[in-house]
Amino acid sequence: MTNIKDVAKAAGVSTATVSRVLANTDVRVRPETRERVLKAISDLGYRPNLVARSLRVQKTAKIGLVVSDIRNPFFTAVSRAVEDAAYEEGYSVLMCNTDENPDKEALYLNVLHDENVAGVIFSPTHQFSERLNAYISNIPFVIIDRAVKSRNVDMVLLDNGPAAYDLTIHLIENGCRKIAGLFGNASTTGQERNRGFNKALKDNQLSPLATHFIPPRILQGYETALALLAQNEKPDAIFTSNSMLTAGALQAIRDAKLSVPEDIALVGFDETTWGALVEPPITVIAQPTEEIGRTATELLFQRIADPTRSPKTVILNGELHIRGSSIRQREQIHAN
Amino acid sequence: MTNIKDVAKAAGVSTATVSRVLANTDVRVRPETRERVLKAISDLGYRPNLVARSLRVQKTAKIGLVVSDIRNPFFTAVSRAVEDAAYEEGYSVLMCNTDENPDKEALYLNVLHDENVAGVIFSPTHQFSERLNAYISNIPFVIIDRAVKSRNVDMVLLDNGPAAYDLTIHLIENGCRKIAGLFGNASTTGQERNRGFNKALKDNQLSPLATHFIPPRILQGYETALALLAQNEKPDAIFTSNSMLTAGALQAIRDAKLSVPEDIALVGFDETTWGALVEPPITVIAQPTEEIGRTATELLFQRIADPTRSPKTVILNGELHIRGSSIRQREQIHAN
DNA sequence: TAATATAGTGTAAACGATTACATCACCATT
DNA sequence: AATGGTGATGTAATCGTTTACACTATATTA
Repeated sequence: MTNIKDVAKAAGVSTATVSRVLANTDVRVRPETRERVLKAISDLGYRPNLVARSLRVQKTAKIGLVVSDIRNPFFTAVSRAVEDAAYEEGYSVLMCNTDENPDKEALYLNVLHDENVAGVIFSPTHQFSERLNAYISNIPFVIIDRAVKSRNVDMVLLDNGPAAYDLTIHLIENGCRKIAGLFGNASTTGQERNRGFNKALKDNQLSPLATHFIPPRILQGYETALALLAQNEKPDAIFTSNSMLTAGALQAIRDAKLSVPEDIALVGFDETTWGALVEPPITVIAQPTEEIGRTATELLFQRIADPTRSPKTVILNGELHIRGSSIRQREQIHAN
Repeated sequence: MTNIKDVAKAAGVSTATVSRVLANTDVRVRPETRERVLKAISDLGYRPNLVARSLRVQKTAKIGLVVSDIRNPFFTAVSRAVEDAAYEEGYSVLMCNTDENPDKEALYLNVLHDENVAGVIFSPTHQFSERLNAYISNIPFVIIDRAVKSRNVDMVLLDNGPAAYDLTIHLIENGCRKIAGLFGNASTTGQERNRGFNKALKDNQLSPLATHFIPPRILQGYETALALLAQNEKPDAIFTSNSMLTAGALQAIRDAKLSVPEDIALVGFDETTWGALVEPPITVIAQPTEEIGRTATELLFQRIADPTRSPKTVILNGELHIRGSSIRQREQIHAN
């Protein structure tokens, strides 16, 4: 591969001059020298070696994106937004899936550190939240989706409590009284949404028919919902805290030959391709995934530029998208 | 940050010895020296700088993954498989979304080259297929999903023609005669699936009611399907070549107040979360995404290990998952 | 005219690892 | 006792950049 020395030789200048032309800053190079260098570069098809540059300047144009599973539609969408925002600034994105496993989280964070990434966008398990401080000092961080205890780090979060509250109130207003909740057990998000859920019920002199904290996977949602529906006292609504659980619950309702929303209402979090396509379409809290990803990336770049700037927490609002899965006719309400 | 010199000093040895301990190969170090070095490493919390190592050994433990859009469920699933397989070998994955844009493809390929990635897994647009040869010489490549002309590169593909053939035959066997096809216009995949589609029709003395090559996006699928359904001669089935188009078509059918499969059957490619959840569930060709990702990654590692080994093309089989969206009762068939 | 500023360029030292080669001590062989 | 082999370690070059500093030639100023 051709390197900067080859270019320097071809242009009859020193490597320093080539580098100065490359840098394209305000350092002055005589226009005619610059021309010669540029010609040599294009003649030789020279492209600077980014690894060498990174070593010298002690930073890379890469950021790490650490999430539990890219296949969760929420993270899919956020990833794409992060990649777009990073791309615009000339940064690349290293993708890391942790499967909610704290050891894998630690391992990836170490690798990213060793790779000298400029920063990390991270959605940690609640277990990891404790250990986080050890890492924050090393690398610029932005936490997304899941709050951590440390006040010492940038975060981009959803208004989980109020959103869950609104979603639950919506169910109550539609006549649901026996509401079961399915919450992810790996994140703080599940806990916060659970609190909003409980508060809404309490404010209406209700209490949850059942509350389950389970792994955020379709299968677990399915099995848990199926068990709920087999009980003597069946719920008249299921509230889910993420789209994997929603999908599982929906499948369970189908398999139990119940109909939505007549027999049972179903609501959840996160807009997905299928949420509007199923019959009836699902009422959800839509998260602004694009904005979350973009904001996180911008915050990260700000922190990279100024590591001492005081940390910010940006809280974005979920949007209640009311659809058929929760709209019960008056007769149905009275029938309860 | 502590570096190898600090460790050497702390252990009272040279950097060479530290490096030898780190390498952990068969190079012999006196056990008691090794102990001293390991102690120094752990005392100082030393972690080797991967950028420096990469520069010296002239290779990195990173691979690039270049796809059109990670939000396409097929690529989401493949990405995850690639990341898993890479992780097992200690490699990281750089994620690149090209939006079917050849310029963005070229740009990313250049960046990956400059980053000195060990290899690239790439799903190119058909436009790019021509330019590819310029890159193949530089970096180990594995092409996925979309065939390229060059016989000089590893590929992991689906048996698109036969799969589309089977899917079409299935429609015909279920009494469909006026079949319209929606195909992605960015990939060779769309073309190959179109050929299988046409052949199946021809073998049954039929011809397509309509054939559209359109951008692989939900909106385009929706609009095109809506137009089809507004025509005088309506199709009795829509065949789609990817899940974005399937979703769009389904929405269009819903909005046209037609019912599946009675008024119109719908089939497509790719298993998705929603495919089995909608009513009726959708008949699809399921691609073995996990196997595609894993095979591609393994092929890539083989090529990295031996750049001269002769290229392989692995063709995996799609699986026809028959569901309600294409099963018409006998009466319906006769009614046609 | 001498002193000084400035623009343009080159020299060489980093960055933090790996590794070819040299060195040294020790032991076995003749 | 001389020779050679071997095991353990150190020295220093190297990977391909960037950049502090030095240098030269020319322009500016007093």
